[in-house]
Amino acid sequence: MQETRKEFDGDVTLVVFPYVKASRMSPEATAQAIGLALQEACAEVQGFNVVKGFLNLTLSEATLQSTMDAICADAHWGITPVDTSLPAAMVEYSSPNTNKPLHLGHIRNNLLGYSVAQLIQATGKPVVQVQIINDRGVHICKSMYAWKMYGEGETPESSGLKGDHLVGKYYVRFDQQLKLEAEALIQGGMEADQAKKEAPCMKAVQQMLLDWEAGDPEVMELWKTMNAWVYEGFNATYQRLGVHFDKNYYESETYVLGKKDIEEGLSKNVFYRRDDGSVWIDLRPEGLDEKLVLRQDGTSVYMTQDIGTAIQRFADFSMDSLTYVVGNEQDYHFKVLFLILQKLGYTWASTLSHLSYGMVDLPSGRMKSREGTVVDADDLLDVMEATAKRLSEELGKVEGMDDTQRAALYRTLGHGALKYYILKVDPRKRMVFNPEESIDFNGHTGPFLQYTHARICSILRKAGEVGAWSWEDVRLAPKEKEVIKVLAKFPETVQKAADDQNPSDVANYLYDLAKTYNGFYQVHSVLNAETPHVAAFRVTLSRQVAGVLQRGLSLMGITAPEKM
RNA sequence: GGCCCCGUAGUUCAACGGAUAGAAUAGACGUUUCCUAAACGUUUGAUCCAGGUUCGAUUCCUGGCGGGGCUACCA
Repeated sequence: MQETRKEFDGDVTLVVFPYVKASRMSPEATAQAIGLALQEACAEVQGFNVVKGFLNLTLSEATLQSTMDAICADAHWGITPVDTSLPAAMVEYSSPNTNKPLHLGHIRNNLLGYSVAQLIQATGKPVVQVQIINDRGVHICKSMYAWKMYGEGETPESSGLKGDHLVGKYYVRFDQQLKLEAEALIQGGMEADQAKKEAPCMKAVQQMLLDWEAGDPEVMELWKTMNAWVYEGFNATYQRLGVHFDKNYYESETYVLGKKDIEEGLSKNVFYRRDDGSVWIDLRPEGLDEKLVLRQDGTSVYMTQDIGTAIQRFADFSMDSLTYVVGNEQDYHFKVLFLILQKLGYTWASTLSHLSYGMVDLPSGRMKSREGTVVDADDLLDVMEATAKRLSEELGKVEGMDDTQRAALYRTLGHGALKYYILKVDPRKRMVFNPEESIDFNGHTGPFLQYTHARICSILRKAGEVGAWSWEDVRLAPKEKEVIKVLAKFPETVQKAADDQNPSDVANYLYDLAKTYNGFYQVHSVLNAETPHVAAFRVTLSRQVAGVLQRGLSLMGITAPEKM
């Protein structure tokens, strides 16, 4: 069964080719026979037509009426209230390093993670949103070192820079210094790779990392200060994006986890120890490679931590699934991680999933920090808001609004455009982002959906209290039937999107809904309908569309404005 | 080298193995004494190549070609 395509008559279509063998008749005859039988047996089926092997069924008006009744009877059509007695689903996303600000890649990650969390919640399951913050390691030491050497005590307050941007500035500063020092060594005849390791600034950073691990008070102090700046900056951006986390995990706390699990795995013969003391797992029988899980000096690698952290999380929360929203360059890592946890015997290992999303590329290719082509998250949001401002003013949409309302609208529209632009694409595919011309406010865009919502709100305001109506007063026009049919699909769309962890299903559905509604709006007047009863019905229908748009957009973290 | 993704109008995206491959944008043309024209309508334009499986392939399989990623006792 599938929807009948627009160019044919009917509501649902059955493809009869698969039954031709059994019926021993031609496709047409088979379709005829099934159609007749269905018309006899089902009250819902009013009529049918056959085109080649396709049986197009027409539903009775009563069927559409009861569908509409069901939609109206449910104030949250499509959204299941959360049942807190169920085990939760954990979604991990964002997970930034603390050495530089968030960029466009993080935005895709955040929007996907947040949206998937909302989708799962909309199916009635509690959700725990978490991030793991990579707050330790060489990267942050580089920023710390450069700040110490060249910062002259600069702070977010003294510089007016957002904390994460300030720390990022010194990360870049370090890179410049390293290049300089390495260059000097290369001039002296050293290999490039070697030179980078031997550069004095890099040596200093390595020492700093050791000092950090030893708990050196001065280093710890600097580390805490600079990370605090970064968190302040991150939180500002998160707030702008509308995302939030129920719990933060910090690598500085989790990096010790996992070692004991490795020991345990050794005793179970899941892992083996090489002569040099390092610990490995052999995944060649599974078609993968041998993978290191503990260095010969006993320190952990990423895999070690991830093993330990996963185990910790299932101990921390009552939950029955864990989704990692991480870019597809880590496909191999997660394949290995999940396999290891399975081999360690954790029954929940089968509930782990990796939402592996594609890179966001620029027209020129991948973003490269070396070439300064990284699109900064805060800058991008600024640009979106500015664009919304310019367009709104040009179109004269903000007259009668005060400054606060205007600012709120620009944020709503600018962010809506960006979020929709990113979420309408299948997460698994890589996408191209063109800073100059990508984000539009016309056509298949967030603002288009927001506009449709605002226009309905305007009708609802003017309609005020509407009178009663009943089906005896209303005959459904084709455009109205189409709207009802699209509304009816919302719950299954949400469910499928949640199951597939794919917000683009909802994005594309909402576009279909808005498009269909606008087609109705164009040819039928709501407020000036033929009779007051029909007007009341159309107001009701419009209100349902606005409700689904609002709820659907909120699943993507997009606000539906009442005026624009 | 090995492994994993991806190739659809000029561009950005759609299409449980099903009908004449949909949108948007860009281009051309039209719609406003009428609920918001950020809208609606008409129009030009595409499945990388070669085989195979199937009643039927953009979709599944094989081989090319092209792009990206992973392949560190890095994260």
